[in-house]
Amino acid sequence: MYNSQIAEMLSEIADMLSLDEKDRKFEVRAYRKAALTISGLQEDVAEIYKKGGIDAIMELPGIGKGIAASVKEYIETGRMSKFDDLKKKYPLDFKSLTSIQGMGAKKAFKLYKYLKIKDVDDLKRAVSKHRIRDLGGFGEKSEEDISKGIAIMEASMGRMALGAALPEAEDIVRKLNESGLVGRSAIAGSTRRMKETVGDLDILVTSSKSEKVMDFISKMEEVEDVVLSGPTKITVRLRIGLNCDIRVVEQDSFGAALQYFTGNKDHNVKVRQIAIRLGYKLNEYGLFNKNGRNVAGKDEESIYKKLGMEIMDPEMREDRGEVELSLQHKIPKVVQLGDMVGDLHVHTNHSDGSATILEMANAAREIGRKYIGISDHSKSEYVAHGMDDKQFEKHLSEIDKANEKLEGIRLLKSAEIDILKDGSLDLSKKTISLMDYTLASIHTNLNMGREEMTKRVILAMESGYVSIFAHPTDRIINVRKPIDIDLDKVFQAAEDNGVILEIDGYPDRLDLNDENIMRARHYKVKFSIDTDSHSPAHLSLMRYGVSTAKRGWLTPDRVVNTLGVDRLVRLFRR
DNA sequence: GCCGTTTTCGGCCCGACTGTTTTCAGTCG
Repeated sequence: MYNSQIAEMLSEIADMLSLDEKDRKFEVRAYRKAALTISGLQEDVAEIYKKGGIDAIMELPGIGKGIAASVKEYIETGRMSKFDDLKKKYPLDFKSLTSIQGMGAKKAFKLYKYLKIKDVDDLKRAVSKHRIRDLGGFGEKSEEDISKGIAIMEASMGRMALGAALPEAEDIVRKLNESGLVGRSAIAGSTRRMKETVGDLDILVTSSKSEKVMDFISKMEEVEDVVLSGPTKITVRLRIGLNCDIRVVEQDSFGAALQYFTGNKDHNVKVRQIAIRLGYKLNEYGLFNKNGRNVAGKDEESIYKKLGMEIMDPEMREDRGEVELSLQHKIPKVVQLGDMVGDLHVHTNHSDGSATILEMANAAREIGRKYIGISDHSKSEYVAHGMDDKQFEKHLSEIDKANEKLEGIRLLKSAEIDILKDGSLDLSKKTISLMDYTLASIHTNLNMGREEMTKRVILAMESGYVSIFAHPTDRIINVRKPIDIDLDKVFQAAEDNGVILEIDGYPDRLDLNDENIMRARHYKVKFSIDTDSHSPAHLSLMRYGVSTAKRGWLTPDRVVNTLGVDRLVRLFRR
């Protein structure tokens, strides 16, 4: 995979160009945008080049003749002359130096020019010898900030899983609300877009007592340190290892601020360009006409409306074509949490869950589910107390008994069956035929080669005994990489064999993820959004799965567990 | 360097905060 290397080189070129005596800020911006495009690609850029040549590279947004030639050169020769030439003039490690909070290319270069600092190790030495404070433009505080920045960089684990970040953000918002100091409040940023990992938290509030709000925040127990604090904005370092930006805005600007700070950046740039074209100026305070009057700003909807656009859920604001569709009022009506009728992936204490069948059923009914599928593990999952055929028979009859006792919710009989190394299933066909449907998934031999793994899964799908392929890539966010598998072939096999693809909504998994859903959408396949619950509390994690589906633009007609139980069972029989 | 619903030339999103400065450059989102 060339993408990350090439993206890093392009962004270093941008850093180096920004040091030029001549003002080259637009060139710099072009390189940054190109770097972003490449790093965000799903497919290897070398693969794109192999298939479509340099023209295919130039098709990518923000990449034209010049940068495409550099990319081509790197793929073919392993060198990039533009990069090498600049590096001769600026032989320092911009990548690591600029990843220090508050350090950009210009400061890094100044440190190199006067103190010969080339990398983070040099910088550490200079800090400990207090050589930085005497440099023009720097001072004692700058030296301290750099020292702090290095410590934070070394401690930081990068982006945090949404499942850890969102509850923290909600906690902070709740405390702000309870403080009585704020009017409206909202989470913004990538957390609001429900991106699977977030780099920091963004929170917006309205208040007439902004100073008191800042004071309140700086004293919260979640806060480790105040990074910066002004009249309308405070950035704090949270104990959980994330930065959190909190902004105080006027009532009349709340919607504009929410739109602005929800992003993503590319989405915003496009929306603002539309505003300009229509003679407006859009910023975080409102939508302003030629006379400087704020014509929309109280809520997001009025801003999009004034721009002739249809509003879309925050999850869709990633500049993946939604801006263009929005102008045509053709935003797909994506699935909502309220559409979800049942949950088809639920464990009990018959394998590795913590609660009984009845406890899970009652908890599910309480949050409005009309049915859940009990899907405990098969025998190969020793550690998860998986059951063999005989144990399953007994287990299934207990589900029947539970059904008789229950009102207002129906239990479906299922299992999460291991797909074994050779593609066979971990339960007999006889046992499987006693169930309403099955989930099949991979839990062992994760390091198989791509071809073998693809074959393994397709073989299972072709058995005719798999209803749902569960957590298809088996990745765990920030812990385990996805298995190496040809998803296009798998999606095709799912279409051919009527296998449903799962969107496992458990926040550590989110699998399929948004991008893979986007890809799978183009096949004639259905999806199931599940929680993979192992305790009653997990049942409410459905929102993570639904938001992931929204990010993949999925409409409810593609999601089987938006159906009522009778129609669903009929679908499984087919 | 990229790009095209006024443009193949002339634009390119916009504002907050900080430290080190005497009015602003650098960084960030």
